Amino acid sequence: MEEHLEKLRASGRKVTPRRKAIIQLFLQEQGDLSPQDVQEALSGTTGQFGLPGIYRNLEILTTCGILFRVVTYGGERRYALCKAGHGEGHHHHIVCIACRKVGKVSDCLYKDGMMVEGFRLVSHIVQLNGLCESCAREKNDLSALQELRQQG
Amino acid sequence: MEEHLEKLRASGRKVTPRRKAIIQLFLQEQGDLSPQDVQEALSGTTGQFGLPGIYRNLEILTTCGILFRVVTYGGERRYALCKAGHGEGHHHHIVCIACRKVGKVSDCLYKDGMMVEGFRLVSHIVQLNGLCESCAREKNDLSALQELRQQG
DNA sequence: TTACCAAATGGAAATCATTTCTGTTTAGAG
DNA sequence: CTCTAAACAGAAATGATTTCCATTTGGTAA
Ligand SMILES: [Mn+2]
Ligand SMILES: [Mn+2]
Ligand SMILES: [Zn+2]
Ligand SMILES: [Zn+2]
Repeated sequence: MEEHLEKLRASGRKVTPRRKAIIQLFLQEQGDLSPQDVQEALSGTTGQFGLPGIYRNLEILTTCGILFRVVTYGGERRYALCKAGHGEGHHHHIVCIACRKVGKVSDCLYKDGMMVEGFRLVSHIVQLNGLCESCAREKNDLSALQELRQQG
Repeated sequence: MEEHLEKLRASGRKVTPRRKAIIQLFLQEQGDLSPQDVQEALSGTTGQFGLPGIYRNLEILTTCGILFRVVTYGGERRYALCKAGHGEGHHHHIVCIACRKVGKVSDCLYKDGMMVEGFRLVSHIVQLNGLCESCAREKNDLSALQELRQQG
């Protein structure tokens, strides 16, 4: 937590109860959350919590590198914690489509500034979706079970 | 064009004047377009053209592999033509942030089904943004010019 | 400790992209 | 040519996100 607050201070932002509550929430959750998820999870905990403030803060925390915005084709807004263990280097993320757990992906072909197919790369988005170990195992167990049943 | 219409037929969709007009538009344009862009470009050309129909058709044409949806952090909706030359193989796209020209990116570390960081990959998004050759040159010329001016 | 002010806040309201609905038209098969 | 599912336009609903504004507050400096 302290480490994340430091990022806030480093970027000239105030440390407020709201922001601490949001970071705390993401530290508890293992996965990504929508602004609505955040509101529901926090309602009651620290009095009311307006959605506009949540949108604002999620974006600010992302700017500070505390959160990252998960990329989806539909553009649905979801954020997750860029964990302390992820370090400072360039990396991307993989999200489990079942339990929403987040993993760090270090391998990347791209570095902004390099040439790609005749273009000078300015920015790049890489977002992976998959099944984490435990969810993959669950899914396998389930399909094995169904197979057994079908055989009678 | 005929090649694109074939994709429509192959997926059991009807070939309508609207769809032809949309494909025609993307063939003329070199870049990506928002639903609004499409409506503006097509208004007048073929009578009225309702936005709901445009949303529907852009999505359908994407399903058929004629268009692809450009990925943005903000989730803004933009589509571009997956050119005939791009072939059938797995590929991604790079878009020029200045002129919106689209290039094909064949190199990709990922193949759905493979293991990545302990996750089984289910899907992946790769979207590059850059400057195409001509726009990069323009930008360089401009900055060179400004440099000269500053030196007096 | 206190005073101060830019930053942060909540809530109401506005915005605006997207979807839903409905009645009409049409592409394409038979 | 006839018929039907698919496609269509337009009006209206929806709902996520933003804007606005009056109030509060964190952090700095006296
Ligand atoms: Mn990270
Ligand atoms: Mn393509
Ligand atoms: Zn990268
Ligand atoms: Zn790929």
